[in-house]
Amino acid sequence: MKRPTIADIARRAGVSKVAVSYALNGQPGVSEATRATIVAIAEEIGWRPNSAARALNGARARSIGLALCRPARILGMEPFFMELISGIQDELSAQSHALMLQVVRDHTEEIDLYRRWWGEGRIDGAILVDLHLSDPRVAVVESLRMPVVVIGHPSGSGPLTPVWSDDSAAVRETVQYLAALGHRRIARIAGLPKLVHTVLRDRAFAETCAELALDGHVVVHTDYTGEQGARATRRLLSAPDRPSAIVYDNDIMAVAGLSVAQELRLDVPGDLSIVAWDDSPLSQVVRPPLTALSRDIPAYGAHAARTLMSLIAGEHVPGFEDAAAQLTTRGSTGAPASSRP
Amino acid sequence: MKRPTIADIARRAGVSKVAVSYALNGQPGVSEATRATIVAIAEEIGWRPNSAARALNGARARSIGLALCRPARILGMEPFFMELISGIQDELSAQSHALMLQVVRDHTEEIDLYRRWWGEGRIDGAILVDLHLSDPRVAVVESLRMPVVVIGHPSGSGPLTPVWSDDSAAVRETVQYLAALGHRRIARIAGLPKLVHTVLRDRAFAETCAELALDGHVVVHTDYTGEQGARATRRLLSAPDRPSAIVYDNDIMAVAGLSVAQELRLDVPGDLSIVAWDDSPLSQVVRPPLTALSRDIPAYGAHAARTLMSLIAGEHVPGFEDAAAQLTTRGSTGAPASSRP
DNA sequence: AGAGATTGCTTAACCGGATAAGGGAACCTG
DNA sequence: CAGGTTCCCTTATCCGGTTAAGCAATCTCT
Repeated sequence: MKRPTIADIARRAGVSKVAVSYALNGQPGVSEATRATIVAIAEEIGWRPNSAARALNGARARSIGLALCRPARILGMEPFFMELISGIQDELSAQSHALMLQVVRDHTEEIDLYRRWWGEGRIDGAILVDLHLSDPRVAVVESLRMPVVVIGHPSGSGPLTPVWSDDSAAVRETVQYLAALGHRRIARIAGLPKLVHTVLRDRAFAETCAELALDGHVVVHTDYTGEQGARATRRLLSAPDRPSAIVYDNDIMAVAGLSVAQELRLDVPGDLSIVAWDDSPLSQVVRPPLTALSRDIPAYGAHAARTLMSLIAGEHVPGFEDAAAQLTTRGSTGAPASSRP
Repeated sequence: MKRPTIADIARRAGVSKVAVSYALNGQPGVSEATRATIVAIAEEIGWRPNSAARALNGARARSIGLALCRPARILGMEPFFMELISGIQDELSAQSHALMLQVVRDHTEEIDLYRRWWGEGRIDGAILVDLHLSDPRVAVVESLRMPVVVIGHPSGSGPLTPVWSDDSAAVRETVQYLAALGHRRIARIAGLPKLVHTVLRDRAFAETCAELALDGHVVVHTDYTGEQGARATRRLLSAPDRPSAIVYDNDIMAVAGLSVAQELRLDVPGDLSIVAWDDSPLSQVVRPPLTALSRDIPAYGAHAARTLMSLIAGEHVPGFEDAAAQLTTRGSTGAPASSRP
């Protein structure tokens, strides 16, 4: 009881394998009558093209690769990745491509993975995330001549095709908004300092604070966990010149920070305003709900996937700039108590 | 500049393709000297076996499938799935298998997907999650004769191999703990009522409440979002005979519930005790930190993957019962104020 | 030393499709 | 009615590996 092949269909239809191949692929070379017979038999016996056999004829693998390089517990807490994956797949499945996903420990392992996947013909291309400064992956995938889309700013993607959103603009908007509310001391609790987008956000933050002549612009780097977010918040709020607003690089740290503030009997937003990066349901269920930088992450993923499909199809694509994150104001931000009448 | 094949190696080594195949697969039939030469050449030119060609010879696809059937926003908020995936992959990559992941809209689409993946020889097996009552997927994958592991209780997995943990025991432990603290009115804010594990938890909840002769055991079903969790909590707490403890089916709803309680100026745990199902960093960053039912979810996934690998290898595996969730008590639970001296 | 076994390689065939080239019959054209 | 097209289907070959079977040369045993 093996799975049926075109040879089985050919036998039953009394024609050659080739006629079947033509018929099932909509190629000319068979009469409509024969084609109908063949298609009917194929459906009846439940034939599916063997993807391996197709791939062997130089066809594409019809799947793309994605490697995630963060520990399980952190990945779990980051709605970003699941939403991104979901968006990628919306686009992929529309073009009946599959996604090969792997969680890796480090870049060495990730690079090995790409070599293997590409070398074995398992994937037609890949999406790179979490770009680092002078990222070793860029040169390697470039040398593999594998179609790749980098989710991240062009400044770090080298010769690879980037899909990005303007984080600097979002940072600027946020700081300007807080300054307009009357905040003079704004801190930023950031993610991993090695990531390109962290650096870009840091820079935009420092620049905007300088432009507006704010009093200080402390930046603390963390690993994105609520724990480190809480610790950093505690330290900032215990200092003599504590900030009146903190911008967090993700929502889990923002929620942790909110808890710390409440623990210290600080009023949010009276004593402390809080802004979260990347809006998620989480931001809305806490009290007060968090002002957040919202993006349509599934759409972001879909754009990356679409760009990759174009690359795979051989088109030349310069890259794609997605919409910048929008500041969604909620209860966690307001004028600082000190500036009130 | 195509990728090198064993024919290229054969040419350079001055032997036949077959000798190369034997040499590279550790098969007998070539001298050690020849083998060394061939291996050296293979490494030099960076040869990788073409997975399609291998698969065509009846070999396995060396990948397994996983379909997730929840909207992007909910998936993103559920640390469960990312941790599960991460655990599955730890086991898979140890056996150099890949994971094909797809987010689907409904069971029909999921079933189509399995037919396609299996029919095309893309996967060697699959892991089924979120089992429903009288789930149509069970019969279909059974008829496909595809190796499948179901993550869920044996009562719903039919003839398929289950990997599960004893949710009933966890519910019982929780209710007994709350009753011991003095709670008489305990409510449960549950997930989707169609899911098998929801039904099992509901039943265990009702039974334990009855055994302990508690006053009421309200159960509200939701879609796992913080929104619905908040709304359900608000309704429960506004009722005349409001519960003194609520057990939530996930942590995002528990956090939402906590916020609602604080909004209503209720003291947690004095006026309301809160228990979350599935511990995540989130439970620990809010104030008070949430008492939660903790499981090692990556390990759960790894067990499922290992069981599936055994099935694929043709072994007969009865199933695997993982450890039940452990109650981790934190600040969100305590004796109800009414029962205090 | 001759029969038999072992070693080390070969050729041939196969997996399930795609594709190039070929060929017979019908049909059209001048 | 020869010659050219078109239609519809065939045979042959290929993709990159695996596997079975064959066959010299060498080794082993009596």
